Amino acid sequence: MTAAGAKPRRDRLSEATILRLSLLLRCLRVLVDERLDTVSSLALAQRFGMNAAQIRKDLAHLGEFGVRGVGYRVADLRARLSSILGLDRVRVVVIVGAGNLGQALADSKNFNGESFRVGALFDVDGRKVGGRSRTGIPIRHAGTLPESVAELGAEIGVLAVPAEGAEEAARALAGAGIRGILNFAPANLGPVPGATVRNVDLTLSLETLAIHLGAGG
Amino acid sequence: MTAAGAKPRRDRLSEATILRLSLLLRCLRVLVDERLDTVSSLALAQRFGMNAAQIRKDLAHLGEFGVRGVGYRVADLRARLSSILGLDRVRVVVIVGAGNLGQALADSKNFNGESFRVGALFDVDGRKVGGRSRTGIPIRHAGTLPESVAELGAEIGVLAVPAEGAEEAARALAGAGIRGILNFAPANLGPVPGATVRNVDLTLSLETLAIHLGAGG
DNA sequence: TGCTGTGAAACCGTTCACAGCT
DNA sequence: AGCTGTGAACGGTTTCACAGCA
Repeated sequence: MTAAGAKPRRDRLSEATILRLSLLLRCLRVLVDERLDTVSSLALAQRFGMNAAQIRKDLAHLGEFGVRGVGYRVADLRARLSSILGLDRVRVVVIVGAGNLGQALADSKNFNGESFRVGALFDVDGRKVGGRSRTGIPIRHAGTLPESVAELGAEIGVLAVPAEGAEEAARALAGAGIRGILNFAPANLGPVPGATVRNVDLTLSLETLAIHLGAGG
Repeated sequence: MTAAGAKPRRDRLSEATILRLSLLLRCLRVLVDERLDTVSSLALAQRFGMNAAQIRKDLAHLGEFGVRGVGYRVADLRARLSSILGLDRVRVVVIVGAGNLGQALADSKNFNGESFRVGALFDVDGRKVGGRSRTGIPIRHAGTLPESVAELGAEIGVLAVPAEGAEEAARALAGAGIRGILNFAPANLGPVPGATVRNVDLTLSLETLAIHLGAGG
């Protein structure tokens, strides 16, 4: 099953394409909720502010999904896309850093939706360890990462620690078997062996936004 | 002074360039702290995992900053870049949504550093209004946005509300005079008249990260 | 007819390579 | 000699335009 039997490979997708496909999936969920049966690339584009040709090109990377002269079957496309992108099941997330941000993320709907569930928080502060977040996510000691990750079946790690501790925490996550890391610390962590790192740099986001506003008042 | 007298225009910068320049500024701050006097594009590139030619190209958009045969004067470049990018002063930020995430952001170092300061939180929940965050940021009623923004001199707004309320809150911010919005709600807000919107979509970040991991286990 | 899927064209950003200062 | 600033080459992504199928 792992061989080259199936046609479309999920690699080779550019970062931009992945982002748009993920966004497309969100739009499809809306349309499914509306009980819409079929939709054309043009209709999708107009409604959600996208580009019709680009939608078709993006989908073309993964196979053929549409019906010429008709469009796409909403429910079918949604299901197939979810499956191909690996978003049709729940992945367990662990969060390192049980500060305000870490706990807020742990309790947030964003991190506990259709595809994700927060399994535990981790910290080195003994006063926090053993406690729980507002919604009941347990806070464990960071030293227990290896066992906890295995026990929970966690696949994704979130870094919500100060910049100074980010590098070390990232390596701890990778060492515990985590292969995808979402980093909220404003630190340029070098490549982490064995893991993909995605940075969500709040300071940087604010700065680039400010730059757009211009130097004036 | 606002006319075309000066040479470099701060427009025309691509998103990618703005991001790298902002990152470069962060690196320069580190070097300033280290009392380093001059640095070459190559040295910068090697130390921080960038590309030397790209650093030069990025800077070229804004003018000439270096000394041939020598490199860049660290302190000078930092000061001039800060000034051109408009990051040499403190901007006041307001946060709409005083839930866990909003309060965590309000108290975070990321939002209260060299260039930014959180002026107030806003919510429609009467039980929260009148209170303060852990570090003392006051929570006001969302209805007071226009006066508050003017009073605080706020320039940037942060959306930390549920997806359903995002569109309305964005328009309220724009209506109150805010021209830059950082949106944390997982919603595709259409263009907001008068304001630039930058999305920090946590759900999307998680999903794209998961996609990278592959559909398998 | 209407819409998908797709080669070709246009566009943009990155990388290369070197001329020009110091 | 050394490093910046930059025109030119390169590669990738987006957009266009249409052939092909329901």
